[in-house]
Amino acid sequence: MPKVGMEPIRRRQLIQATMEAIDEAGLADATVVRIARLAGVSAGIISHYFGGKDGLLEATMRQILKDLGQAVHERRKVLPEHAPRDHMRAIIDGNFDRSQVNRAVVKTWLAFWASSMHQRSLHRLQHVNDRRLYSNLCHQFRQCLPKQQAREAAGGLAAMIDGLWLRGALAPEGLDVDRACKLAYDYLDEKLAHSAEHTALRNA
Amino acid sequence: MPKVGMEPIRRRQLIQATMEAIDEAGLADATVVRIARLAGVSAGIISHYFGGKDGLLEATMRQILKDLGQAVHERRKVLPEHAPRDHMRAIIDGNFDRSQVNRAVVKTWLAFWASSMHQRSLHRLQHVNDRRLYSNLCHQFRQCLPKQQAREAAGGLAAMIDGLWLRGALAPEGLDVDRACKLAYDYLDEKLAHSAEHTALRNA
DNA sequence: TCTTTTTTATTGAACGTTCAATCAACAAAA
DNA sequence: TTTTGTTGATTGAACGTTCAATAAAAAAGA
Repeated sequence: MPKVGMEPIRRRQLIQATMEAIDEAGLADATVVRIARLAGVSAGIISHYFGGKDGLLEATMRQILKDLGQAVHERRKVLPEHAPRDHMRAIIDGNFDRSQVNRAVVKTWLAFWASSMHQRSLHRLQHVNDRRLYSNLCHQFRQCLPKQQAREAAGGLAAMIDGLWLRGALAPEGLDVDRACKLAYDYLDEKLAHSAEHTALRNA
Repeated sequence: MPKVGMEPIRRRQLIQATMEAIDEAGLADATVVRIARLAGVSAGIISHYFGGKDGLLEATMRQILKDLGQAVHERRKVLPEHAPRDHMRAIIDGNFDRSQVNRAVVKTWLAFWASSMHQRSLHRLQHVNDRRLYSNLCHQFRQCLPKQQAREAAGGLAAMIDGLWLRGALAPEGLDVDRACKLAYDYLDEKLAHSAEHTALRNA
């Protein structure tokens, strides 16, 4: 059924199939044949559209990061500019949306975390994402707390988010999003409670 | 140089070499030849002592878990029985000692986390460890807080510990142990501060 | 409208590489 | 001489990549 304009369709299919394959069998056993079968195409097509398996894996990680960024952005763009608490709650919510907190995405994240330790291209992507989470939080906390305290709070909340997410990924019963959000909100409010003498920008 | 009683020596060498290989090249490229070379022995010896590569990997994870358990135990055994804050600080310290927070151990942990998603034997080991951290924290918080609050606090502190550790593992500059401990201590103290009306067992 | 040609999309068998596991052969110690 | 420990070449399975072959769609020509 060859038609023109298949490239974006195939790319989406293959990226989706990559996550499914990693969910099914893990990154180590996500072979090109397996991924292609899940996408309903031939193995050769992967090299055609992504230049090889590595290209597909990198594109998959990019997609996940893009989805995460969008999930956060969607929630933040409706907020007023000066509302640090709301913005940080939006960041928390966005991280636990993660464009569906489904098993496949969660497992793929974890696999890429491990891989990024030994693949420069993946590490860059992953590091940019880490820094962005921290910087965004830091900037928001900075509106309520002095610099040093803001840095600490941002580091703590970033760790809390990733930790909740990691433990959710590893738990057989999966991630309890409501519980995770609640724990992160609580940490956030604890930190903001100490901003009494600083500025009083907390809303609702 | 064949001598009797080589088994425990070789096992230690090979487990150590496995972590070094994972540090150097990642789990995917930690081949038996590479591991054997690092240990200064032949590849065949792995099957001889561990029944195969999988056996060696499982033994390596067991070793890491054992070291972690010991690091915590060492710090707790000198404490009085009823001192929840001290015990939890000991648990935090133990988790960030992790028998040397060296790069090799950190990378191996992360690799096993990812693998445990698809290998039943590794998942069991990993799950037992996660539950133990949570249960220990829960038991300690229970001495200062009502059941539901204790569960939440334990879940939050466990996530904080793992999150700090994960972000430390991924950061190019490595894990800043003092900073991590401080953030975990702060979280602990925040949670204990709410135990005013409950029991007053906080020490120093 | 009906060919013919060109372009785009795809397949899957073949190839070369890499890996873990095996095992016959060997060496030092008992 | 027997036992224990070790080697490393060999084996077969599995992998990613390549590419000649093919088929459908689009474009060009009649």
